[in-house]
Amino acid sequence: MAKAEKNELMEKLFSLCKRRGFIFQSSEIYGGITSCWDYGPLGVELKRHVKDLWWQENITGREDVVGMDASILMHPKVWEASGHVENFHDPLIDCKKCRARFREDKALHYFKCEKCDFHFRVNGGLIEVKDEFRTFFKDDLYANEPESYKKSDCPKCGTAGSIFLEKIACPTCGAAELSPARQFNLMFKTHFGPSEDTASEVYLRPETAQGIFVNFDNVVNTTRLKLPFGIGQIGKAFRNEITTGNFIFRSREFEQMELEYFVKPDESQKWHEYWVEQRFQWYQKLGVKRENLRLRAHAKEELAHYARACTDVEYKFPFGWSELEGIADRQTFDLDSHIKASGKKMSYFETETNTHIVPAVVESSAGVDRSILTVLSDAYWEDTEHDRIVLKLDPKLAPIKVAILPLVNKDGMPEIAMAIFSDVKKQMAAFYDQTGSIGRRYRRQDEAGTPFGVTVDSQTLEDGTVTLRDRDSLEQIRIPKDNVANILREKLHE
RNA sequence: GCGGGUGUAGUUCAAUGGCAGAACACCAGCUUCCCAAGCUGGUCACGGGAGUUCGAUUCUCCUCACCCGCUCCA
Repeated sequence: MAKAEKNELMEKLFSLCKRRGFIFQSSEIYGGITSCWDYGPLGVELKRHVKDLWWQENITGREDVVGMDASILMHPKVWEASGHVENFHDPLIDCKKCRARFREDKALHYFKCEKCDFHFRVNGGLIEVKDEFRTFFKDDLYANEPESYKKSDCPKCGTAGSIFLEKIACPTCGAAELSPARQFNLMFKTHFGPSEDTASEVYLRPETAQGIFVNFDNVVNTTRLKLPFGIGQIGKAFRNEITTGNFIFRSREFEQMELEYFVKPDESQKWHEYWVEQRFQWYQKLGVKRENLRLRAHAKEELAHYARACTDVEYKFPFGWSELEGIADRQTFDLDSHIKASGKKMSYFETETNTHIVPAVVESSAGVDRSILTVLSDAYWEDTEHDRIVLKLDPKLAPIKVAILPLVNKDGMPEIAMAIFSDVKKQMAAFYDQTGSIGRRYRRQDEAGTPFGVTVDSQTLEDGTVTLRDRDSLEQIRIPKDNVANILREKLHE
């Protein structure tokens, strides 16, 4: 697909979302605010269904997982222990020559020994040495940070602490004319209580996961869960991203669905594979087409230092393949950090061996808003044969399940349709519409993703049946008007 | 945050230094027996703020938002 077409599809989705009341820009009457979005009447229903399906699949539908709902504001020490205060920022550098902007550790770092002729370059974590020095670096071609080479011992002449950073240069144009690195902490700060001094600073959580880790002991002590077990949570998180965009794909306020699954440390790899598969299947249960989904395992140098493995679920968005969810084997890093920082035990007592162990954790971290964008993109269909736009949402996700329509506005049809509507709406989201021609009303519902239409016509007056229209196939069948709710309920559970 | 682009009705687009138009959508009525039909009537817009000017939607500046790229991630 050409780039212009991709952009066009995003624009069409954006327009449809606004036109039909799925998603609006936040604070629109004041000119809007960057990357904040409001879910309208149809959008909030869609979002609720996505979250409910996640909760059902991962919490209530399982014996080994419980849910919780932690507060957004937490003790500042949580974020010190988790590493977010120290690490959750991007030092960025601008190239004065070619105007490229990049992360400090992506710059070309030139190192040199101050005693001998040994020198090398670090390029994006990869050490590049001249052939004559190749022998001095054998298995160590990947490094964590260029910083780690400073003041290290020279591998050639052996002088202690003789390696120094000669210069850093732009990875794009190679020029060494760079601006100083600037720090951007990605956590939102606010003040706890009325006084705005430094002591009262707290953060809005940048992820929901920490609310689970700090409650590990509370949950273990109150639920009698046995390893392996999980704790899940859905909630808002906030990140002061440098760059936002692609509609609701990346915003500064967003909602996460996170599951922390605690396992015996030597079993984490097995459970990581298990959850990757589970989560990959889940998106397909939302009706997302298999060919638009893929898994991507992180390469070794991409991994955070504490993670043993991480696999992303990616979706083929109109703007390209992008991450929907990450499933990571975080080992015991999170619990260890909080045990160390808080001085509390937070272990699990294994009765078989009579020992306390700190479990490893496999984390599934999914974005609610990204899931919404995924199901909307995936469902968007221009039916050129019938000249209509259809959201082919899975009926489970559809904001409105059925539209109840009198074929024409006379002969008592509106009254019969209204009576059916009154009955059906007690059991599912239904919509009554008697305005305009029947075709126009069907098309309105097609754009809203409503899977079924029930129409009262003259035959209804004779034999008490109504037509049931299928959104995708346009097929119509006749069903008894007094049994509409039951038949629809069966169809929705198919 | 930096560079580029775009802002006119609910949507998609016109025009204009001097009363801002269309199509579709929406609302009311008529009509209509199955897929955006027709007729009549109606509601609704120059992103915001300064400046130039007798007069600015139009020109200038600032600002805000969206899109693309850098970057990052749920």
